[in-house]
Amino acid sequence: MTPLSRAFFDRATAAVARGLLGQRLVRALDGVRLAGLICETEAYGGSDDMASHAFRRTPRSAIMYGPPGYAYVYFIYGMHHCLNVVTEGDGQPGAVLIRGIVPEEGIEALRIRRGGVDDRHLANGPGKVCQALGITVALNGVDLTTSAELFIEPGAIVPDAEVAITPRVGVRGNVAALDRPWRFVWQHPENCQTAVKAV
DNA sequence: TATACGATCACCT
DNA sequence: GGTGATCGTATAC
Repeated sequence: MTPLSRAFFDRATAAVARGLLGQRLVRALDGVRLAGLICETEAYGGSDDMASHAFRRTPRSAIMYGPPGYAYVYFIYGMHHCLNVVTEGDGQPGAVLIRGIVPEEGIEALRIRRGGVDDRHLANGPGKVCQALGITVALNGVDLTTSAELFIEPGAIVPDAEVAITPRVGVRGNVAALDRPWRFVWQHPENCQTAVKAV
């Protein structure tokens, strides 16, 4: 199936984060197709968003200032990778963190890569998604609209009634600007996220 | 050059 | 529900 176009990502970051719910994240690894429906995302902005890596422009966050549709992969806590998708036009920083997927294809491979954990925990966290799909900083900067290794296909249509919107995870402090409701969770029956706090 | 800490996870109780 | 693992990056000196 044709991957999502660059125009899909060339929109307000929060709109892209909402729109990514239900889309299919595909990873071709060692000739095997690994895929799942995106069920949790978070939007990150630019200089007005203290929680974002792009709050200040640095060599690492420079990619968030570039054109949309590219992968931004970073390493954190000394042991985890996180996958982001760059949004908004060139010069306008923004990215969406992929926090969870519902496995669809290549589940056997996912189980092996995840070390035999319970299926509920295959990819229900940003670090787990990357481990399950074999995503590392080697994929940083990949063009998701043209790559054969990592891309996003049209998936399910997710109605608003099935979407929970909450403040973002892992953001410290009580600054009002950080409480923006930029976390989107698909309340899918097979979405094994930890309990979602009431909006 | 040094140091503090983070968009996390797994395991222990 | 609490806490240790573990290192790249940013920021200060």
